[in-house]
Parts: sequence; C-alpha cells; structure tokens
Amino acid sequence: MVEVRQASPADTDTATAILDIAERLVQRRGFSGFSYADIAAELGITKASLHYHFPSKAELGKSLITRYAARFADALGEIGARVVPAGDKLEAYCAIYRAVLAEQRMCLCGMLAAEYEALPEPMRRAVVEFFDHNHVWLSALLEEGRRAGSLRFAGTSDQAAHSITAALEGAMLVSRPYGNTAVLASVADRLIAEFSGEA
Amino acid sequence: MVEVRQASPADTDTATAILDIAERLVQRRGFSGFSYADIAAELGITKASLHYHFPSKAELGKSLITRYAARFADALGEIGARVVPAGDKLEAYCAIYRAVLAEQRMCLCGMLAAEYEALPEPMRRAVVEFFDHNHVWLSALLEEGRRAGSLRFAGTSDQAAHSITAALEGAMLVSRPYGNTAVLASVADRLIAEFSGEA
DNA sequence: GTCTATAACGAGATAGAC
DNA sequence: GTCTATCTCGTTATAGAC
Repeated sequence: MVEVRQASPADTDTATAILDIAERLVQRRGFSGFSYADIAAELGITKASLHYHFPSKAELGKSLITRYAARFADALGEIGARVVPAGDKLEAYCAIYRAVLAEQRMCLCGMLAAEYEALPEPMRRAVVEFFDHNHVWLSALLEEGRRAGSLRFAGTSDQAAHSITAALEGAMLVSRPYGNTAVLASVADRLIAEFSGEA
Repeated sequence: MVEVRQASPADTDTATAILDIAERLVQRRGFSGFSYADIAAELGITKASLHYHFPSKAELGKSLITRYAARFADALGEIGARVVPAGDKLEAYCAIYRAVLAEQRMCLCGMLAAEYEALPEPMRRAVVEFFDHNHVWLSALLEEGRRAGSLRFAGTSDQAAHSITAALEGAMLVSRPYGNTAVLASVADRLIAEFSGEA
C-alpha cells in the first residue's frame, strides 16, 4: 500500500492535531482569545514547532476555516443524498448545530462572524464563502421541500433560508451564557414545527 | 443650579467618553479584540489615565454591560409604555436591533455571549442578567399580544421569546461578514409577519 | 520536525510627579 | 485628572542547533 498523497507541512498528523486543538479554542474563546502558547501547552510541543506547520496565526486561521467548511459541506452533501422527505433533512441540518453546541462550542464561522472586523483579510473571505455555500444548500432544500409539499413557508426560499440560519446561529449564541442547550433545542423544535406546516 | 449628584470616578465626562469608545470597540472587534491603547489613541490621553477611571479591563467591561443593559431596559420600558398594539411593540423591538447593526455594530451582549468563556467572572454574570431581563420583557409582551389577539404564535411565550431573540441576534451575526443589513431586515420582516398571524 | 534562545512588540497595570 | 516612566508578562515570530 503506497501513500499516494504528497504530505505537505499542513497535512501531517501533527498539523491535524494542531488544527483540532486550535479549532476547539476558537469555537470556545474566539480567534482573538487564544494564542500559540495555548496550543503548545496542550499538545506538548513548543511554540516554535507550531510555526513550522503554520507560519502565522492568520494562515492557521485560514486553514481552520477551510477544513471546517469542507467538513460542513460533506455533512450537507450526506444529508442531501438521503432518500427522505425534506422535513427530515431539515431536522438533520438542525442536528449538526445541536452536536456542535453539545460540545460547548459555537459554530466556528458564527464565532468568526462576530469577530469579523478583527480578522486578517484572508480569513474574512473564507468566512463569507462558508455562509454563501450554506445559504445555497439550504435554499435548495427549501425549494425541494416546497415542491414536494413536505415543507411549508411564507416568502422566498432565500428569505426562509436566512431565517433558519439566523435562528440556529443565534440560538447557539444565546445558549452559551446559560451553559446548556435548552435555548437551541427549543428554537430548533420550533423551526421544524413551523416549516412542517403546523398552524 | 446645584449639581446634586456626587461625581464618582466612573461618572465624569471623561469616563463617559471612555465608555463610548470602548463600547464601540467591543461591539465591532470583541472584548479580546481591543486594548487600552486603542482607547487612549482615540481619546487623546495616555493609557495610565484610563486606569484612573477604570482600574482594570474587567471593571471597564462590567461597566460597559451595566450601562448598556440600563439603556436597553429604558428602551424596552419606553416601548412598553406606548398605547399601541403588541404587534407595533414587536416592530419597535426589532427596530432596536436594526439601529445597532446600522452602525456596523453587533449587540454588545451578543458579542460577549460569543466570547463568554474568555470573559472575567464579573462580566459573565452581567451578560446573563441582560438576557434574563430581555427574555422576561419579551415573554410578557407576547402574552399581552396573545390575550389581546394582536399576536399569534404556537407554543409557550417562553419558547417564542427565545425564538425571537435568537433570530435577531443570529441575523445581526450573519449580517456582519456581508457588511450590510439585508439579512437582518429580511429576518425582522419575516418575524413580524409570522407573529402578526399571516398564514 | 522539534528544540533552545531570543528578538520585537504589545498587553494590562503601577508609582509617583505635576 | 493627567502625565512620564517603568514593570511584568504574554504575544507573534525568527534564527539556528540537533
């Protein structure tokens, strides 16, 4: 068995471990709220070694978003491929957010959206792309559900998609100070009921 | 005319100017994303002078929340006192969020909710109190509207209030990377339509 | 790939003069 | 109240040995 992929500095096991730790730190404390020292301490290597894998914090940040967006896109693709009613897909979509909050984390790009003005330029573009892709997928799901009659909503699918994303991101945000998942659970249930057409 | 109030350090014109600048910085960059140096540069005094008014950054942060929450509570009280249908009050409530975002700002406590785990303890409690008070007021408004028949919604007023807060905070959050107010405008319009009982 | 060592800078904070 | 001066520590980042 041959390793086909050429290992680039950002594609080693250590790099992955760095990304894992940094990802959690950003989702919990924000991009301005963690440092290379935090990662080094947790991983048990020096700060200097981190710079071998990710020369600057901005590049680390960009890699974080890229990987997160790819994983998110994979999850959406997996949901989209299921042969189930659109209402079930919407429920699965909500479950992604629930799973993130269950680990006491904010959505990575939700966190970065808050800090947006403090981010280095390369990271900014990646954040916008995340929300764009999410919006396109969600709008298409809503259209599909509307055509099939399994989803009901007023206005355009664009408007409805924005409402769903805002509700879920906001519910995660507001849940954080309370240290539990009650607000998100309530909001997600209400969303599903609303779009399932319960008067 | 005599000044009745005894001026405490945190109650002078300079202190107010500091709070104004710091408030905008937190709402745009986050609490971890600004420093005493930023305020000093903008106000034209030294960092040392800032420490006379607010000995530590944590105390400055706590004062920011206290003042913001008081102003927010005043606005809610003013809305509550109007002799108009509950639907109009909900619209006025949404207008508060619109006005904040129009200044390219995130809700102060929404920003701090994201950064919650990175905040000093005294600030954490104040953030929770903000959301608690907001929730109590909003739930009462929904109950009032439901009784009067001017607001229609499924589930409890508690659940509906959480949904509204989450939708508006999340809409502000998602709007930020796009640099405009379109998402919030769309979400607010949709909320008002939904709670006004449009099928 | 990881280390030690250090540079270069910015952070929050204090002492004491004016 | 504001200043200069300074402290201490944390931050990102680099050089060069192993």
